[in-house]
Amino acid sequence: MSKPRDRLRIGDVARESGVSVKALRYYETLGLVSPSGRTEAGYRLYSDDSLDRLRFVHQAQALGLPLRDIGEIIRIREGGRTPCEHVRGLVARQITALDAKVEQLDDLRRRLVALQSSLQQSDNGQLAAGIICPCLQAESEHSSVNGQHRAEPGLARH
Amino acid sequence: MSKPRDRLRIGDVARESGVSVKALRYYETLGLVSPSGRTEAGYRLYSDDSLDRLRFVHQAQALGLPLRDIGEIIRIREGGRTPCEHVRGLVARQITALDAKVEQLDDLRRRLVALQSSLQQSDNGQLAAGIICPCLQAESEHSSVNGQHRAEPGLARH
DNA sequence: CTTGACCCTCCAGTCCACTGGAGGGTTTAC
DNA sequence: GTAAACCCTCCAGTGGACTGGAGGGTCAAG
Repeated sequence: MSKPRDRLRIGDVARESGVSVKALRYYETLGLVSPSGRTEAGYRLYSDDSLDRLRFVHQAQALGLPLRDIGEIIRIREGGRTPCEHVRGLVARQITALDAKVEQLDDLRRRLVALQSSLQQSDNGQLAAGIICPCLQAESEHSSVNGQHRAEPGLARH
Repeated sequence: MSKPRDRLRIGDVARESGVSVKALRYYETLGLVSPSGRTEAGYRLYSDDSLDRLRFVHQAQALGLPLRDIGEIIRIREGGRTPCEHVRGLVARQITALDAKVEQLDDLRRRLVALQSSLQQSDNGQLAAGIICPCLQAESEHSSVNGQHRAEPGLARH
């Protein structure tokens, strides 16, 4: 086995994990990774465990889990239980959420493409007062763009 | 034609457009919709044009355009030009961005589904020290979840 | 003449995952 | 002994589209 180094400083951990020093301190406030101790001067000291932990955080993050949820998993584990059950739930919900998002995006894409092809023809037409863009607004009166899209306009919300 | 009402108050506009009073004032700061005047007491007064304008904003928003871009379109139009050319560019870029996002989400989904099916079997296994979740971490050693996903963990960023 | 609905401005907070900077102290290499 | 590199805490800001609330003024009905 590789000799387990102890007493790593925050900069070492940052370099090795690819997580910034700032982010490491931020993670600490969220209870994701804590230093195993401090020097007399107050410098954080980490062990290799922290690197494992960060790897875990990164994996979970790559699955789209928010830090909040990752923290939850860690807290469960630290309570001595296996978080697998919890993780199953999170993953299932994540997939559902993803499906909804993809559907919305596809929908949006379809409308945009329709709009795009209509933009080819409908050129700078009538500049009637109250009309902002003839192209965009010609659409709304008969076809694709209009309708029940009240919810989730930009989709990137919350 | 329907009699064009004038002197609508912000609450009326809110009710009719479905946009909150707060949001209306916010839109005003962005230069999207301005009242046509004010009462002596300082109350905003809107005309039906504002409702048309809000409808436009909403349509554009439903296409996923940020308020910033919508404002840009409006400003072009108010400069007396047709914003169609500009809109074509925005729409094209929007579609490209959408494609990238959908691809990312699909990718994520694939990994989650793979994880999910493996979660069925791998049950609360070994509780070795340093392991947070056997399920999530068993993955990383041989297959799907690991690797180059540094960029765009949550994908909902910026 | 009071109650309540409405309006005003201005400041702050929300979510998320950070980053930037000020204003210090510490450690290491030369 | 000093300069550079490193560390600390704390506060503020980012983007996007708002929302909430304080602390006021105004208007119509009863």
